[in-house]
Amino acid sequence: MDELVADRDALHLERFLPFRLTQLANRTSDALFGIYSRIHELTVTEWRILAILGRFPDSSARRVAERGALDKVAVSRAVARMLERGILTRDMAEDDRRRSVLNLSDTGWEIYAEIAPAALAFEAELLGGLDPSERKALVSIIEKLSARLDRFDSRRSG
Amino acid sequence: MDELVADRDALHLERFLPFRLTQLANRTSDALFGIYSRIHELTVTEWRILAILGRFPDSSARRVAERGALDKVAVSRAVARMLERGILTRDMAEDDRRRSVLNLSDTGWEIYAEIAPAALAFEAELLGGLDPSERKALVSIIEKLSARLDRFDSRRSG
DNA sequence: CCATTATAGTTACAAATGAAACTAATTGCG
DNA sequence: CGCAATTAGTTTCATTTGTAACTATAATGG
Repeated sequence: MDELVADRDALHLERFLPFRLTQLANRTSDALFGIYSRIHELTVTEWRILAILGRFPDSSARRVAERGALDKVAVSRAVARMLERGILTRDMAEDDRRRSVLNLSDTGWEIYAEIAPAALAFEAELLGGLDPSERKALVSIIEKLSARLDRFDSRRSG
Repeated sequence: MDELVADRDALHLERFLPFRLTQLANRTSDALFGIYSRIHELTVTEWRILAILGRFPDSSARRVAERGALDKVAVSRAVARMLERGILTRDMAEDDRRRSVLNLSDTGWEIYAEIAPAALAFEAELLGGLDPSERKALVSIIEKLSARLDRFDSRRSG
């Protein structure tokens, strides 16, 4: 072992929360990506768009971007690919002809029907190692950390 | 509100653990990045290399990549930039002339001395919203989820 | 030993990404 | 109304990133 000190206050990347969170999130995303990319060749952005439109039909691209924490350019490009592949349909809103009205096509719904349960099963499997109190704690902790980040961000910008 | 159902078993991206983890990790990373990029113009990769070499001097590029969960190409490129900027020094190992021996230069140590405490302060601030039992739970939960992912990965590849 | 194979790190090329400029439609206000 | 400012979405171009090929050195084993 070439670890030099056991000082709890030193910067130890392995134990450093931002690093651990990034690692955990990346590994989780990769595992999930393995599930939905294998069969249907979706990117992460495409998967999110699918998930959002499965739950919120008639969303505009902007709304999809907001809900999926996606960049509008990324959404634009992914939507274009998905339209080509026949996964989505697009109309323009009657009351505002700039705004798109996106929906899953029949093919899109088929893919959704296959992938959504697989994604939920993966989540359940991941959570399978936690007991109910830990699951509650996890959600609560995530929310508290997010709230801290809200404060942090608004201090920076406001 | 255009949420259609309140069905707990439906795929709801906002509540879906992989999505939440990614969001939390991204926001945390961005906030941290704001701290160390503002003054010293470091990328995420460069910051990790700095942190690793601050704790483990004389590491090879390979070792840095392993410890930082970084791609070896990314490390190669970041090290090149950091050498140019005079943040790092590089020697070749006596016993294996392929292997590099990386260290922080005096300038590198100065940057480290400034950034490491700021990073730890940020972590402390983030954790400031959690009580001690929640902090313990968080670490424990992260480790349990990681262990689940180990199982998942080995099932896929093995 | 010599020939194969493996490892450390770099380079080259293609694909993905991001920022800014752009088009088209809508809103707000004098 | 009519003109500036805003918004939705797309496109362009430069940068970043990822994969694969490459160079140089070291380890293996016949």
